[in-house]
Amino acid sequence: MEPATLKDIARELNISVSTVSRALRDSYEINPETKRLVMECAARLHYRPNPIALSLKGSSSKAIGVIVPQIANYYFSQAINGIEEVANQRGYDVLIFQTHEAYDREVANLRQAVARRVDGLLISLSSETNNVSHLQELQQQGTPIVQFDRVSAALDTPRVVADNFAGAFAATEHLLLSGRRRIAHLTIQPWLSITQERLAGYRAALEKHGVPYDESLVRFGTFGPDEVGPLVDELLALEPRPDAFFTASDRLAVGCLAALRQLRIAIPGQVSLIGFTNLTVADMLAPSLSTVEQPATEIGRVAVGRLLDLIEKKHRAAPPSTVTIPTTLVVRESSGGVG
Amino acid sequence: MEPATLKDIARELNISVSTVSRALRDSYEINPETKRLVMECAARLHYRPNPIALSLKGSSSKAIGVIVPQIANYYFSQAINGIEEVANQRGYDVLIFQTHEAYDREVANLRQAVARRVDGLLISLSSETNNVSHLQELQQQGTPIVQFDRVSAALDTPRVVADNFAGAFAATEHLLLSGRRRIAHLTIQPWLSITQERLAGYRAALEKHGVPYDESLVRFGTFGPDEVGPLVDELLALEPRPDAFFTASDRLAVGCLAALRQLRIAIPGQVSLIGFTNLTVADMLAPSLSTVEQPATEIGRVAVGRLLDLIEKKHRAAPPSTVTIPTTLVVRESSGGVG
DNA sequence: TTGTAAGCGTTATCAT
DNA sequence: ATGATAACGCTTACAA
Repeated sequence: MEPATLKDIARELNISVSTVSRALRDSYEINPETKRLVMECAARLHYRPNPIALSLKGSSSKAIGVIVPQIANYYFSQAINGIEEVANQRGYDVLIFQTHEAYDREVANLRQAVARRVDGLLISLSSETNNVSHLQELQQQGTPIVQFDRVSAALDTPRVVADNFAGAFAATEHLLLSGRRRIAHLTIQPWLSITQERLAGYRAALEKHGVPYDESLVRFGTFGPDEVGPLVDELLALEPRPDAFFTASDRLAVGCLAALRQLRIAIPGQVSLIGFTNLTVADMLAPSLSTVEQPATEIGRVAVGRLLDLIEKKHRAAPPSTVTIPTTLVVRESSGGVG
Repeated sequence: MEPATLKDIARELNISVSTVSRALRDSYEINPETKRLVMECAARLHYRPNPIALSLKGSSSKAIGVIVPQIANYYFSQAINGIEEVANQRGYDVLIFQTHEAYDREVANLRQAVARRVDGLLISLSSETNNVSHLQELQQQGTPIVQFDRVSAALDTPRVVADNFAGAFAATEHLLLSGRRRIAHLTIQPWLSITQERLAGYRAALEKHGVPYDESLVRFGTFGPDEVGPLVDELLALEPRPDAFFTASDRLAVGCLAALRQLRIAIPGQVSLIGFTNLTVADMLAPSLSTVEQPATEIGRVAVGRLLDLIEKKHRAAPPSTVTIPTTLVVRESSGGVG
């Protein structure tokens, strides 16, 4: 049951390959009867155009590339889930590449994607990337690109991101409204777009409520599993001591919660904790952790939708715009236990 | 910076394309000087063979297909991580497909993979799949296949799996040795290989310690987020009541833990809990959850290694064998808190 | 309305 | 030792 080719159909019907080819797409200037015959035969033989031949020919590969820092990460695996769903629905295959947060791998991945003749590229930048010339070059060659999550202003493409500002604002304001005043913010690399937006939301909420910004409460970094504990200890040693933590990732939330547990500090009795985390993760940590839920799957769906529109030239004139997907603040304080 | 082709090199050096082609692979019967020139030029132009042309030609696509039930799942995303790592290292690209646990999608994914002319296939069966004729057919066409995690005995391929029996045995024995006697086992679909192996390990441990097998303590199913709670309640209503839970997945462990928390049942004070879970997940749930850690990344690495060996005919004569990767029992009872 | 032929990048088979 | 040519499956001028 080898896949049937145009040639097979042609042989079967005693007509030429090109006639078959045209019968399958053009409709004008081809005998309706021939067309019917071809269609019928194609169906009977389960004909599917060979995407590889198509790619070689140069028209379209019906494949898109997706470059993410890590697959084994709730956020990205959910995003890929959304991407895959929509892409397959629209007849595209998905090639996935991981940068492992390394610029060199990002460049190598890009080469792979180009070699595979992807019709378009979806990318969330590695944390090491501060130069996007490799992407600009690809773009100038005419490959549509859409950025999501970790985006660069230096690269002029559509962007699909979570509403990090609003999410951080809501989280911070919630903490302020429940009486917290010393809100520590544990976050990731300061040059990332998402970091900056979250920090801005945090500061805006503080400002609105007349609480001065204290930079000693804000810590940036790539913290390993064993580094969060000491960091939390350090922050708790400050005078006056923080009465809440607002963390920027799953890992930071988990580390922070573990450290607080170890110190037997009750949440939310003595200290509050809100993280930018996935709801699944938050569920696991419930009831101690409130969360700013990031709609990763939806971001994936929207991003790939825009990319495919671009590929199919549906919005040729539309300028690169940024789509912001709302985040949701999910508050859980059902228990006073340490968790 | 369009990718250079053989033709570009040929033009540059004023020689024929076929000479260039041979210079790049054969070594015999070609002028060393020409060869040097070609090599040098290829390097200078950053020549990379076009995998698409290669695929069309029919030799090899340098791509493998990976079919898994879900990407957004700690276990599979880790496995993919390992797969990607090794595959890329050995010069292969990875095409990922999700079945969403549906047989029809599995068949469709297979077609996609075939259309893309993958050199080989790595698959973890969907829970709906009980007929593997689609895979047998592909295999008979000469495509190497390796199964991992959820495998079928009806499909004669190498298999790479976690040592589910030993893991379940160790977990159950640990519970028995700490005095538990009524160990409930919450698990997934009964026809899956992994389910059966775990159940066998559970039963073997009971038998070794002279505890009769009570089938009312074992529950199979695809439990939704809201179904685990009632199930735990139901089990706890049994007489005599279970004094431990042994669960077969992340989700079951989380659901079970949540239910126990809600009932304010201390772990491990009154009830013990061990799950077949990912260590990352277990960390989040610490200190309440002990875990049988599944080496997902390693399984991925080993599985893809075997597949690539098969593709590259390294072990043509070696019979399809099953590789079992050890699991690790990680016991955590650091606290008596409900968690 | 349909057929012929070239071309996408590569390799294998024949020449030379 | 090297070059021309066909072939992989498909599209698309260009002929007929």
